[in-house]
Parts: sequence; C-alpha cells; structure tokens
Amino acid sequence: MMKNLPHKTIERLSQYRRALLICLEKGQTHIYSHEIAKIQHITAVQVRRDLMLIGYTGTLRKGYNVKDLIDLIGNIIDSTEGINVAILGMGNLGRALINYFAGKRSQLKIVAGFDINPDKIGNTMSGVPCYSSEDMNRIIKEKNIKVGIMTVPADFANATADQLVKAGIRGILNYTPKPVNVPDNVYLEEYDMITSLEKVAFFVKINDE
Amino acid sequence: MMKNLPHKTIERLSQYRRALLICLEKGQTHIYSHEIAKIQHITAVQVRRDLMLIGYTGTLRKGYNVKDLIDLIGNIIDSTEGINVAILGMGNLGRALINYFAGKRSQLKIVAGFDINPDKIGNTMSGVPCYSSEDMNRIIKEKNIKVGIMTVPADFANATADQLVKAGIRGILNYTPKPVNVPDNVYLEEYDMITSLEKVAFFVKINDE
DNA sequence: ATAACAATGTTAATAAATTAACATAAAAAT
DNA sequence: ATTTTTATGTTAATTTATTAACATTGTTAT
Repeated sequence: MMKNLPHKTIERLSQYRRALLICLEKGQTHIYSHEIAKIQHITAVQVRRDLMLIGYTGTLRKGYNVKDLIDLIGNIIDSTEGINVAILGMGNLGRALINYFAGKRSQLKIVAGFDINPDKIGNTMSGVPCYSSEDMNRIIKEKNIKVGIMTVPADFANATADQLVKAGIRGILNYTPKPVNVPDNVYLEEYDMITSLEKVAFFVKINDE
Repeated sequence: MMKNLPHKTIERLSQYRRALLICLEKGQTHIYSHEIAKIQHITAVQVRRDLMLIGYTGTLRKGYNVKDLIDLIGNIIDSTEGINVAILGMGNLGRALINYFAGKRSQLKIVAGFDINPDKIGNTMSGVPCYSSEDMNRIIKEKNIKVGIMTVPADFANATADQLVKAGIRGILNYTPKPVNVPDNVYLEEYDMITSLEKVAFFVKINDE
C-alpha cells in the first residue's frame, strides 16, 4: 500500500508536513490547497493531486484539517518504529545536519556520528556521540542504524559506502561530490552541492543573454 | 543558443564534467558513453542523448575526447567572465560549502560571506572574508556578486532573501528548510536536506514491507 | 428559495524525461 | 576481402510528472 507514490510526491509530502507543522504551531486549524501551494511555489492542483494520491479528503470550502493531514502524512512516510540514522564524517557538513535535526521531534533520530579524527572521537556534538570509523560495523549493528548520511571528503566516499553496505545499512544519502556504488537492496540518494550551484549560475547566465 | 537544454541535462553536464576532470588528471584521453554512465548510475543512452543536445560528437569506437568534452561543457554552462558568489550565514553549512570550493579552479568564486555574529565578522575563512549582514547591500554591489547561497537559520530565511533581492542578486540557492519568495527575474533553487533524508527513510521503509 | 461563488476531487491533456530501437560506420577478426 | 563486433547518433516510444478542464457541492449573498 502506498508503495507506488511518485518520488516527487514523496518529497512534496515531506515539505507539506513541515509547512503544516508551522501552521499548527500558530494555531491554524485549516488550510486551503492554494495556501499550501503558495508556500511551496507550486500550483494548487499539484497539491490536491498529491493529497488525492494518499487518499486524504478535505472539507469543501474549508480546506484541509491541518492536524489530520500532518498525521496522515506521518502514517504514509514515517515508519512506525522510527529509523536510526548515522552521520559519516563529523566535519562542517555533518555538524550542520546534526544541528538541523537536534531537538526536532522526528521519527528520524541521528544516533551516531563517525570520524577518523582522534580529537572528535569520544566526544558528543549536539547530543550525538562521535565514534571511530573503525567501529562502524559494530555500532551500526548495535544501534540498529538503517540510514547513513555521507559527509566525508570525496576521497573517502567509496570506502565509506562499502563499509556501510557491509554493516548492513539500508539507505544512503550521499553528500560527497563523488557518486558511489551500492547493491540494489540499498536505497541510494545522491546530492551534489556543486552541481546545484553550477545550475543556478547557468540560469543566471542565460537570463542575461 | 543552448537556452533550451532540459534542467536535468544541465545537472548531468555538471556531473559529467566533474567525472571527466578526474579522468583527465589520471591521464585518460578518451572515454565511452557507457563509462560515464556507470560512474553516474545512469544509462549510456542518457549520456549520448545529453551530448547530442549540446552538439558534441565523439569518435566512433574510440568514444569521447575527455579534454574536448570538458571544454565544451564549460562553454555551455560557464559564463565567460565567471560569476561571483556569496554565502549567507557562516555557520557549519556555510563553511562546508566554502571548503568544497576552496582551491577549486572554477568560474564560480565565493568572494564573500555574511553573518551577524561579531566574532566572525572581519575574519576570513578558507580565504573568504566574512562581512556583517548589515553591509550586504553595499558589498554585493561592490563585488558584483550575482549568486547567493543561503545557509542562515530558517527564521532568517525570508529576511535574507529580501535583502539579497534588494541588493540586486540574480540567483539564489536556498539551503534553509524554509521556502522563500523572490521575483521572477531572480532564479531560485531550493534544496531541503530534511526532505531528502525523509525520502531515503521512506524508501528504506517500503523496501522492508 | 435561488443564484453565484469558492473550494475540493478526478479525469483528461500536455509536457518533460527516460528508454528503446535502430541505422551507421570504424575497427577487429576471420 | 568479408564478416562481425562495438561504439556513436538519432528518431520513435514509453514512462513520469505537471497542468488543464470540469463536475461536484457546501456556503454565502440576494
């Protein structure tokens, strides 16, 4: 069930939820599709279509119940028991991610960081303990870590991915600028900041022409 | 010319180039479409189609000339004079980006960082000077900065975007988890790390079911 | 009451992106 | 020399994603 949601819909649901949580905090009980759309820079049709796909039905002329929709999106995208996450590489980017998540109520818990720098190993950062990369296999199994976020230097990308796979990781989010190879049973998402910047620069350039 | 390249093709060209630069360093002179494809986890057809779109033609049975292709991609996506870039928010993420780019030969130069923390203002980080956010308008104009990368805390996202727009920025890459509004003449690219992680977690979850 | 309005939900159409199919030709093998 | 192989380049088909069209219905206004 819900296995066939388009990738883009999954991404948007995550974003809708975040926007909705802010609305909830403000005490807003209902929201229209076009309000969600405006926040996300998309069309109201897109929003309604996504919500149709997850079978949520709002109230005519009142819009969607903020709380209900948050809960439904949670039922769809969160896993019931929660998922433990590790950060590979406690450099600037790794710490940035930890801070993003620190204190967030979330099914996703960053429970471990790994690094090779002895100064970092043994410390905790924003509540996340830093372990030696040598202990990766053991800690990942002990802590039942399912997802790894790779923020190591590019030269370590492949070796780190291999280690993660060996340790039985189920999903990898790779922020290094180097694509890595994993077996089919490991879900891999790669994001390249340099590419994003080059893309922005490209469109700035052609807008000038 | 080349204005109508698909967005996805632009992104891949950037990635091809990065892979090609590594090949060049290793002394490799030619490369096949399926080799590029393997690195990027896509199909060889995709690669050939992208190269067709930019009008590059390889040598039958020898593949593509690495150096020529790097140069052509540069001609397409780089702007001749180069583009100056600013980092808004010199926290962990901002510094991570600076380090990514430090020492890279690139048409894209990070020439300024901005922050509100007095301890940071006046210092340089990896060669990038940090200015007060109050001086944003002036510095952006003085240094002819065209692109801004937003790495400020979410609460500052909108205000920062507004400042950038007022200063005449042409493109924004927004790494805050909060979507911002900009006029049509400013190219906006948003990337949300939390969404990416939730997406990975989702696919890990459904692979288990 | 009735008409006009404003929102949802859904199907149909369009556009964007990917993949398949295949024609071509240089190189290698026979 | 001829055949086979192996790669490119391009058109066609398919799939995925977005947008348009419109039917429906509660609410408000007259």
